[in-house]
Amino acid sequence: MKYLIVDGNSILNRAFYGVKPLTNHSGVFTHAIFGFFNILLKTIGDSGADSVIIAFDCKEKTFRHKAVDSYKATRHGMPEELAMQLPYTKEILEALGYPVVTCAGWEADDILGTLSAAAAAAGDDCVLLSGDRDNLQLLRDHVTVRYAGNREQVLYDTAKFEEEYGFPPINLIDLKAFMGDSSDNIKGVKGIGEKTAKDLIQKYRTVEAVYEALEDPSAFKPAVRAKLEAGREDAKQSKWLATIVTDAPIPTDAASYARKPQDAERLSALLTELELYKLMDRLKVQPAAVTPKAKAVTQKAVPPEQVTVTPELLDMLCSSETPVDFLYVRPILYLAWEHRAARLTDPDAVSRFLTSETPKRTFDAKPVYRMLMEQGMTIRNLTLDCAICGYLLNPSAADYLIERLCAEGGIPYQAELGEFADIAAMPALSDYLEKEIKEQGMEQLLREIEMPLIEVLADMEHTGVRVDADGVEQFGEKLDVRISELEAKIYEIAGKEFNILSTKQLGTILFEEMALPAGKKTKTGWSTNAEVLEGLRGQHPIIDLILEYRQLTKLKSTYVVGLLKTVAPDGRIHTCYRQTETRTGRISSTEPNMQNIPVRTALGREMRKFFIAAEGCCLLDADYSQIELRLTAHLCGDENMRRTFEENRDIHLTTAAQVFNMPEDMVTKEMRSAAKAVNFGIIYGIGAFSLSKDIGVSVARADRYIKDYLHSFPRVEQFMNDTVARAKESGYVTTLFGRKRYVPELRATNKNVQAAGRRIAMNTPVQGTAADIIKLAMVRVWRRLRDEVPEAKLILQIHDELIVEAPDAAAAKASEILHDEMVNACELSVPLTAEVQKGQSWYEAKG
DNA sequence: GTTTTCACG
DNA sequence: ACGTACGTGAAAACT
Repeated sequence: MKYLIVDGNSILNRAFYGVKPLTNHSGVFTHAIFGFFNILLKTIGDSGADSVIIAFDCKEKTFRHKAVDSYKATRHGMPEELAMQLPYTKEILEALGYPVVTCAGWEADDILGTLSAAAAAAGDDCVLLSGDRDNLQLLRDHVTVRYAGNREQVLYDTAKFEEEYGFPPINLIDLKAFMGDSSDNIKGVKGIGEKTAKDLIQKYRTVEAVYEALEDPSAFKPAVRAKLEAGREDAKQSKWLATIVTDAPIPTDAASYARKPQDAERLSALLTELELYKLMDRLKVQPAAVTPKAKAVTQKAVPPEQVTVTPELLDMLCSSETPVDFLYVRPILYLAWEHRAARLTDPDAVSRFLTSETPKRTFDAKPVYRMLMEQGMTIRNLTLDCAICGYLLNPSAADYLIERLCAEGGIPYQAELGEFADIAAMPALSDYLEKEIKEQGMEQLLREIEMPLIEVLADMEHTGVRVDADGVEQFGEKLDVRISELEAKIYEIAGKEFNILSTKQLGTILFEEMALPAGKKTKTGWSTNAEVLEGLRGQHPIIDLILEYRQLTKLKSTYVVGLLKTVAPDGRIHTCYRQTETRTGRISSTEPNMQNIPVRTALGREMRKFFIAAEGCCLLDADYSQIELRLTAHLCGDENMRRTFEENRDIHLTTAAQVFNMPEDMVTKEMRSAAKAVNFGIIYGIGAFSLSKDIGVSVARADRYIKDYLHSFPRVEQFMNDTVARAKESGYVTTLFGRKRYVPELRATNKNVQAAGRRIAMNTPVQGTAADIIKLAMVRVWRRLRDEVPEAKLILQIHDELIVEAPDAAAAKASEILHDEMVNACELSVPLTAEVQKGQSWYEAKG
């Protein structure tokens, strides 16, 4: 028999502080539960235990609280956010069938002590899982401890413990008797800290032995002797408090802890309520069909009638005035209407339906647009995309699956319908999401921006961008030559060959063998990132070589090799734009990411010479100038800022003049660039530390800059404060167009997490509104090009930049459309400006 | 699968 | 005492 006995409270506690805060829709925090079960399930797998027992503290005070009235008096109760997760955790454990053990008057520790002692006595192996080092005192033959640290578990047996501490596990209580433990309110002996206490225990082992030795007048230094004498009673009492009991009044026979059968229904209901879908996956549990809190009128789970599509029925479906829901799972089209469902496989019937005037609703329309575009067609009258709705309702969700959206909306999802399960759920889901979007004031955002954008993105992906693959290839060969040179030089200096890209190996070479001053550390070792290496520049010639090596290998692997892999047979790259990915409303780009093509260094920028226009065409590149700062000015209503933009002056220069309180012609380059960094900081939710790092001044100095800035632009500060206050109150922030983002971080107890929440709250309205505006501009540009210059195509978006490929003859017209639609996308108190440039390549067009 | 690094706005 | 700016995606190393 092998037991795994878990200290439930300490593991839940670890999970609470170790996992990012997360709540379900009704505000119940769930991250500790999630983390708890991740740790538990992993450990069950790793440990190979055949019996699992989870112990928890009992709510009532322990006997020992009463015995010593100051005991744990200073330990503040657990935060509400954690406390609310405890009953759920126990309930899920019970539904899983695991024995949950509590004992009135005793703590989880004591249960671990009692059960492990009993198991060891019976010759059974026992693994204790805890996030509290106190339990290490329980180590003995047959008993091991998995100590759950912040990142990973450390396995202890008696040998490992003795190696680390220099004395046997049981004497841990003597150590604590002297040094105390503030988290447990064990006071220990005043004046004796970790070091002295360790020395004492390594030499004498026990409290009793130390006091016996005190009889010998020459045994201790006078200072230590005095402290020991004064603390005699404290030491005894502390030892008693630190001792985990091994005879708590609980059963110790195996039969009492047999696992019960799993209660699948209860488990499903609990996890659905908590919206812990990943955990459901891991436990292979189906989401419950109806959530108890669903406010939508719960519809009966009547499976739709599955019908065959006759020619007459197809005519009806193609001329319906009420919406028809569809899902396209290549090559099958599933349809649902009026409690009926059907499938279509004939390609002509499929395209006839999709191009008909019938109002249509679907889930993830972009691939359907792509499919139709290949045949020169498009979807007509698409009124709703459920994936987009789910995203607008909560852009922070991990995914948008029909099944999960149903669970959230109280829509019955009948997995037993097999391939028809999704389509059967669609009509109710579409109704629900449409209603929810209206209630949350996001209908315009959906109708005028996100829905039309789907087709725009599909078209951009479909068109793609032309790549000079031979050019990229040759560029790669040039890089290789230099990479080999660098490699040889680095090996020579280091005196051996190693993997330069391995941070671990590089760290050993630099900081151990070459004894360079190690800067920051990461969780796993020394940091060797560019910032650290920059700081080491000049200390050793190898540093420059490594930095160049890093830059070149990055270019080669990500941008040469990576990019070439994605060039389609038509010689173009068709990136995938993701519309439900970012929490701020931006779109992202993958396979390849076209939004991070190098530009900041001269060598990297060379890459852009290989993104070229088709024969007889040119590229038009338009980017918004300082859109985020302009929006900050608009959103906060600061008159100084507004006027700067109105007069189209240099914002960084005027900011510098304001902050440094001097005329603009006395502002130096350094001052302007400091002001620029402050401006960025304002957008991101500023911190003095990061600003100081960014511009290389002291933290105090950076702090001064920020204060001066906020003093010069009081409306900015007020806007930021108001935004955070409102976010705290309502739980979310919004953009100018009503896009929402929940900020649960603001309700966290952890200070750092809360600070991050404030920055998110400050940044999202700005970044998100910029995203709204460029999306709107894209829709407007795309429509006008389609209608007026159809040979010109929108092909790329890089957050504040749009690229059009146009025939030379149409360049002027396309350029004008691009510019005008971007600038006039919306009316603000500050003007929007955009610069359009033309070139044969992206490099030229962004010169 | 996670961590580190680094490319972009 | 700790960690330290917002938002992304990809590659390589490591576990």
